[in-house]
Amino acid sequence: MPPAVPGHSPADAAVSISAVAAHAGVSVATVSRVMNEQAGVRAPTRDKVLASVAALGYRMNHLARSLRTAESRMLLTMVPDVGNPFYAQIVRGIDTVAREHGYFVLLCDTGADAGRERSYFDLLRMHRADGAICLDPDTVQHALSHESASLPWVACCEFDPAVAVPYVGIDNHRAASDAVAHLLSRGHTRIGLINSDERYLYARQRQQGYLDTLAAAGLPVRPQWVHTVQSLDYEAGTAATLRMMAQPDAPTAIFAVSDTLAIGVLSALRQLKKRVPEDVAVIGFDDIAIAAQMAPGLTTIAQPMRELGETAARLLLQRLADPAASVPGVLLQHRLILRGSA
Amino acid sequence: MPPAVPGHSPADAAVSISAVAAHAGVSVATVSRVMNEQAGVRAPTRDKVLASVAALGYRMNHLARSLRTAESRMLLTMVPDVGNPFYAQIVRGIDTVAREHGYFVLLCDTGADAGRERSYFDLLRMHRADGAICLDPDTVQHALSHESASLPWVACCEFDPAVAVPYVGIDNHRAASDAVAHLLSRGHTRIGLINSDERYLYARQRQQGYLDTLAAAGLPVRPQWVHTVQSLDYEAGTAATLRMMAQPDAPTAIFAVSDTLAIGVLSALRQLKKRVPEDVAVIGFDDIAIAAQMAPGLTTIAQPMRELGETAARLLLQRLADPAASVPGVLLQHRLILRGSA
DNA sequence: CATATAAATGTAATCGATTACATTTAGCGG
DNA sequence: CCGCTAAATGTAATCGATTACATTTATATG
Repeated sequence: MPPAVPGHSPADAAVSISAVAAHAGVSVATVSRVMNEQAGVRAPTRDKVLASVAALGYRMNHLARSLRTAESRMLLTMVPDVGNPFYAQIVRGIDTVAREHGYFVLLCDTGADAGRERSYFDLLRMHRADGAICLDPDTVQHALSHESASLPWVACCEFDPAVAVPYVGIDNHRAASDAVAHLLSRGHTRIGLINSDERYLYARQRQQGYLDTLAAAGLPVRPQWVHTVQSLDYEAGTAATLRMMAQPDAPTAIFAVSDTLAIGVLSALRQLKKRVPEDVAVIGFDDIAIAAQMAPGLTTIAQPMRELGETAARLLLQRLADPAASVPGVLLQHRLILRGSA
Repeated sequence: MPPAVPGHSPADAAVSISAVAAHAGVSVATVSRVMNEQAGVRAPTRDKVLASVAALGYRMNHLARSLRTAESRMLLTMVPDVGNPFYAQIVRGIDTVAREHGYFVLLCDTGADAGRERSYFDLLRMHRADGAICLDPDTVQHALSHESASLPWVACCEFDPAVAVPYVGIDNHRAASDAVAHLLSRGHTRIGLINSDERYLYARQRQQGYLDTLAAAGLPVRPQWVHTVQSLDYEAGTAATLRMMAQPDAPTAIFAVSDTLAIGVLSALRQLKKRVPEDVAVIGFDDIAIAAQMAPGLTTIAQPMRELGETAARLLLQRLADPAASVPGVLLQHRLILRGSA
């Protein structure tokens, strides 16, 4: 192992704007103007400054700038679980748009915990971020909405219509309805639902879609067909399925509100030696990349993940540009993806 | 949709330390002392200040503090791909330790691109982050090492031993060797390798482990058994397998350097109607959560992902606390996880 | 070439905190 | 109640940028 402790390179001696000004023989104002590409600096002067910047390896201290301009060029993104591929894709979308507009993304994993979320919201108040995108359960958002009403943030996927905040999401009720309708069209009449935590708006909306569609078809809903889990782990899906299938009058089709749960369902069914889709059909939600890799391929409702993130970022940027503008809510299209599992 | 544009709550009128001082009838210094919980403020004074803080809804502006103290309490984490569950777990580990020490994590997706990585390193120079953890290919690190030698950062998983930077990782050579040895012990003699991008240290080390172990067993290595892919997508694994199996003298076992690739391998084998592990055994690397959900379960080399992240964060914190301290390199243990695929 | 005018550059206040140092106040013994 | 020391509090410089306003310099015009 090389012991080397390299000598400090010139780059790290924090060079300030005044050092550059001195080196170039101009005032700090001129350097600032050059750095911000403002008009009104003669070419020779500009060149002198740029030469000094290069010579000294000057990097602007954004803290100082932010303090003065009161903007940090950071966008806070609060996610219940960074490990979930669904959120990861959305974050990608956010990141793309943010970078395009010269913003950095501060990604925070809240674990859907209101306390942590509150502490992150403080980043906004402290001007360490200019705006925020919140993907946490609408119930958590609601709890924080009073104290955060005037802060620049937008909701993504989850939103409380009662909170006047711009949002982007999908029509969960219809999406769930589409999923159930597909199962119905394949002749299933006993359809199970594996739903996540009811703190989530999507969970409630999808459940309603499921219920309404079944009712519209004149089909009864057995309470033992509806199982709620507390996490989106594969294991949670497996456990719920095992419980559901152990009961009499077990369903012949299962709709899971997340692909991760649906994958757990597949595992459980395999354990139970049930064939998919012959014995039990399975349909998931999200269309994360792994869904296509399962055997059989997972039939699912695709959400436009990247686009959800991109839209959220754009909404936020819009709001930052014009805080007084009206608050739009946008719903994106979902799509039923047919694969082998249903 | 309620039209409400809520009246600005008192909370958002940026209250400064001087406003608090005025309200409490003390000086800014005293307020600062109270905020920082320094000794030497009498209880009645402290209470007065705290009352004013509460009354005005004061939140410290960390930009100003950072400017003065030259620390931002942010840790930059650069990952080639946030969407990869392997990295997601590591990030979790980093986040845990960072939060424990009052730091926030600024997570950046570099796409393993040196240009982007450079622009993120600028965050360090601009004091927007106090330190960085880099998970990018060692080749990228190497390219940046000169200009960043004196910056406070540590390497995680990937590291260039020639760069004097603290690092944490595993013994990739031995891990690969263990994987191949296991295949050997099952009687396989024709073993394929699906390796990722050679920009990655782990790719080169695991390949060497593979080669050395085969050589030690006196087995020949056919070039057509070694395939390199440019991404860690499932699809990349599938494509490589299809190519590999189409050739004469196809392997009876495949070692993929990432679980995501291995899952792609499984898909390909299914397409080819090969049974796993009877016709072709498969072994992956990382032990991401989905590995256990496959059918058959994916045999793999487990990396202590959380621990890698936690260690990296601790190393960085250590370095920040004592910049002059020696630079340790730590290797964590891997583990062979036996499941159905091999 | 003088002068009006526009363009370039400089000066200094400012953002909101921290902190060295100065000053005031409290506590205590005599 | 005085004076001394120690503790509490205040004053003002500072971090590194931006920017309104002042000043200097260049260009154009008669």
